[in-house]
Amino acid sequence: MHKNLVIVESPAKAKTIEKFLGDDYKVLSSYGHIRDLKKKDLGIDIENNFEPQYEIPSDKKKVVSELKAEAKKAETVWLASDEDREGEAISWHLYDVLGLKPENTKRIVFHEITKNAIQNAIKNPREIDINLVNAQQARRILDRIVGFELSPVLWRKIKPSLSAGRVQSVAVRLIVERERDIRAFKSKASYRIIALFNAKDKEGETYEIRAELNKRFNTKKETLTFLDECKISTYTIEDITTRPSKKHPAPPFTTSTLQQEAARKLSFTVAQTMMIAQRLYEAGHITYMRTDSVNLSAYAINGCKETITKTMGENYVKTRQFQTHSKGAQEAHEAIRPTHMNNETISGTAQEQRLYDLIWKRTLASQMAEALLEKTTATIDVSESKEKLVASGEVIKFDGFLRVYRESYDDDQEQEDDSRILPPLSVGQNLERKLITATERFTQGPYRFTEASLVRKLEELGIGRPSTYAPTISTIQNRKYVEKGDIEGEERKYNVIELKDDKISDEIMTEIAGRERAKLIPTDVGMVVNDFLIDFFPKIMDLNFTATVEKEFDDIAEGKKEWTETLSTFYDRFHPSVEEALETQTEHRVGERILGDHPKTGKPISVKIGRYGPVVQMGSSDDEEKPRFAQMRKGMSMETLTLEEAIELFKLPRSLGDYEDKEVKIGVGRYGPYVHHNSKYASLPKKYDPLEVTLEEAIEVILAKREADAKKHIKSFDEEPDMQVLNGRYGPYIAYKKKNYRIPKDKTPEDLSLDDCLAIIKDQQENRGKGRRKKTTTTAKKKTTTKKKAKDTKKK
DNA sequence: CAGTGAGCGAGCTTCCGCTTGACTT
Repeated sequence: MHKNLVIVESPAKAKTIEKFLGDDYKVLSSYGHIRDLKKKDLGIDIENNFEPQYEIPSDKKKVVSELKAEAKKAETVWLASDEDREGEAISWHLYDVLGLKPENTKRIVFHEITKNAIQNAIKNPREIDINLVNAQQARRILDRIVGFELSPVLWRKIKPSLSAGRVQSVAVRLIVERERDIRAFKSKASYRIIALFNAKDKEGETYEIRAELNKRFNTKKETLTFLDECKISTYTIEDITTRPSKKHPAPPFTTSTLQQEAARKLSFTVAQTMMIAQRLYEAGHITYMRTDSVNLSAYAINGCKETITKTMGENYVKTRQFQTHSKGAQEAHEAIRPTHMNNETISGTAQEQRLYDLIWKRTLASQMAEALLEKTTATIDVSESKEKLVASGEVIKFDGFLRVYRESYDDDQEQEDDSRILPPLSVGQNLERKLITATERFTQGPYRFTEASLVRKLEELGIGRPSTYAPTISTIQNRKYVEKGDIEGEERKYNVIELKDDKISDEIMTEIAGRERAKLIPTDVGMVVNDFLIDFFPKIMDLNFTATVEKEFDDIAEGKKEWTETLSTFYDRFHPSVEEALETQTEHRVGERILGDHPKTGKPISVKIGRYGPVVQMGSSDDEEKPRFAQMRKGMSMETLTLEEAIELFKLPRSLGDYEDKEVKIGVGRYGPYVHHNSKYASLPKKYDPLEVTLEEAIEVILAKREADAKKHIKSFDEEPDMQVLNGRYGPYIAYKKKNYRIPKDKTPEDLSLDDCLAIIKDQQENRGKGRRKKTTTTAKKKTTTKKKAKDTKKK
């Protein structure tokens, strides 16, 4: 029998550790927390000094009973959860729930999963740090109070099922405020001057040189004056300066930086990155993927050193330990790195391989020498102007870590000029003017957040933890506070003026400005909820709220403060604001905007958040005539909706008159404009304007739909009315009990018997799960690999 | 993927951080 039971948090970790410890030790996993506040109700007895009411969640009952049984059999139980606030609490809950005894329970911690580290930990056990546990309890209870008191206020005041919390509400705030900054941004135009010259070197070889004016002109007049001067100028190299510079490698990955780089380099969502990383971790390829530390173990650094020396030579090695700067970091784990650096590649899916490759290269690069660069700047005199042109170039003298890894930035296009190489030039050399272009450019407003850049911001503010970044982003999207989408951008005209030979040409060009992909955009509900929360709960919504309470939790952990005391102080200030928010009666609903009166009927028109989201209302509920409601169209927003737009919305649905004694109506629904007749709907083709379409045209649409419906029906069976063979947009299919099944290619739909259909259905039901999943991953693979190739070549 | 376009009611919704599967798309 095992003398010792070791409990860790993760089963993958348990497996590895068991190998190091030998037969006397059994290692099991708690799968994270085993106990939490009651699921229903508040789960805290506030009257009784914030006494938490814990329970074991149903999905943890099995783990707990197994752990209990094994603990009973063991002589010594080793609690080896992570050395941070949550880990300490897990140990404490285990101690309590499993009914452990102080004399045969030991608390141990280790930061790296190596035989040495673990044997060392076993030699140096300690006791559970109750202060740290209390800090966790305070954190947990505060979050529950905030979430479970704020959310019901939103249900009452705005809309059911909404939620608010310390982390998610601030995340939404960041997105809402960014959106408003963008809407308020006014871009300024200026002229950017680029000049192309021919220069000859000593051998008489001709090179092209690209130079830029060291300032921009704010007006067209100034620009034209300059170009006129250029026309009659000679160009001489006035000065050349060369200055060396260094580039340093980025630290190894944490959860947040991995999510950012995987988004930029591999186009993964944060959830995808975490899923793939989890698989790599479980397969033993990488260390733990939820970490805030940039620390590498001596083993890892040594592994890097060996690999670099072997493949590139010793001059590429420069080992270093990075410092973790991020706010609130707890550093229970190492950075995310390959378990063994000598595995340059691994087996697995294409996505797994690509993420591994990224981690391997980043880790290796972090222990490599700086890149040495030389930046050359040549100043060009323009004889008839006081302005100077500047040509700059950068040469890599020693590539160092750049040989392996280059970090990406969100605004890559800004860096275009850097890697240009200047030909050999000398002071006093004359240059031959080829082309000077003045392009009207516009200042760029702030960018919307991507999932990854939001994670970066949250981490910067110390809000959320590695294990919650991805779930938080899902939550705010599930609540419909935020949507991920593309911004189409707008056409913009800009002026291009060229000086070639002795002619100045002037041209107006168009471009698409402000196009953005996969960005987080706040919804109307998100904005209304955000404004409401800021109004009534400014402290909770303060970007520094988390950082402030974290300090309190630190004090508790250090034994400087009583945890219930901290909670009590917080609650005494927080709870009255909840009461106040509930009691405040407003004339209008939260977020409601009164747009004005309808010019003909005089009825008031307003927009507000209704039971099912934003809704436009005409007329008031205490009026004799019932108010009418309308949904906003795609692209409209509550904040910017005008009275005119709202009036348009009420022009539909409109009646066109009767056909076959039934009314024909035109409306706009979730899927666009439709014709409604005899309780049937038909989509209105794009060529018709719903406000202009005539009865005759609508009848055509109805008849076309009837014909399609007639063709749709291929076969049905008297003995089984649920079974139908139908013709759909994508060819014939079988419809059975609300589900659809495709017909194998070798079968003729018209000849199918009921038994044939049942057989097809049975076959597809069996294959469904596996078959489909496989199919989606393979297509995803193809897509991502081609993209990767494109990016890689670009980099070289 | 396979066809949509509504809303009475009664009762429910909700937090953050630890961890994985077991479920469908």
